[in-house]
Amino acid sequence: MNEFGSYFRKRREERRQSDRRFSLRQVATRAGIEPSYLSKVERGEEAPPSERTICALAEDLGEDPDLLLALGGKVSRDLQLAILRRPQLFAQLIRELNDLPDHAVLRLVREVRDGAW
Amino acid sequence: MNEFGSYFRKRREERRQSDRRFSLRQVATRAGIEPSYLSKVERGEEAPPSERTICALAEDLGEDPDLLLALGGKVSRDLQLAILRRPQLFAQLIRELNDLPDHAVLRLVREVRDGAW
DNA sequence: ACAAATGTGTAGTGTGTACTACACACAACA
DNA sequence: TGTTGTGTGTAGTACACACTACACATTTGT
Repeated sequence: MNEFGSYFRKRREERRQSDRRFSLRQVATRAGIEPSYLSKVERGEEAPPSERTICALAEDLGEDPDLLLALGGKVSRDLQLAILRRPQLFAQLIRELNDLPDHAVLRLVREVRDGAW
Repeated sequence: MNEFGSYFRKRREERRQSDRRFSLRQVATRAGIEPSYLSKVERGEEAPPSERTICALAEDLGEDPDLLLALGGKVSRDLQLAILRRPQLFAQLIRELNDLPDHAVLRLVREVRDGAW
């Protein structure tokens, strides 16, 4: 039920194939946490870390923070702040997009990005 | 710096003009919290309550939960879950919409609602 | 063979969140 | 005038979050 740990471990060990610096201990140290803690997190014995720590881990591994945060069940604070600025507007939009299939949302994202607005 | 309390108090006292049942005590009791706690929340001496309690208060007062949650600095869990299902897509969309003015976002919301997708 | 590095087990900690319980003084109301 | 209701002050609590500290056995590198 906690995908964060297993996903992160898998990714870390992949990178480790080609670079010894991606041992659990070294990654933990660079991210500023205790190795024993990361060990428990990777095995799902502990819940996913804080946003701050997840981002540090993501950067070290070269992973997408948004994806890793999502696996940890968290929405990054900056996205939350964007929503909080216009709560009703975003609430309505997100709830409606939730019923649409991926390709529709993707198309929408592209159109917004391409400045059709 | 905490708008939740003052806004809620204002709203509650407005409703109280025409209905004595909207005293602090009665609202608190119906929402399932202690009056002294609501008193502190309204005066900003305590941080805004949990999502659960905010929603109970919103329903009692007939306020929009999303707005009240936003004033409390929170994004409702169901919105978060919608985002977590497609984290990268939503992250990109929200960040881009954040730079656009209200009317542009509003227009987008309307088009999605009207099923142009 | 020996030192260095690795992953993990146990135990404990500080901080924040979200409240409760109870007492008090004051006001309205009947 | 007494009871009922009102807002507020003080004190305290249960629980979860996000870790740390350190020891240990095992594995790896030279």
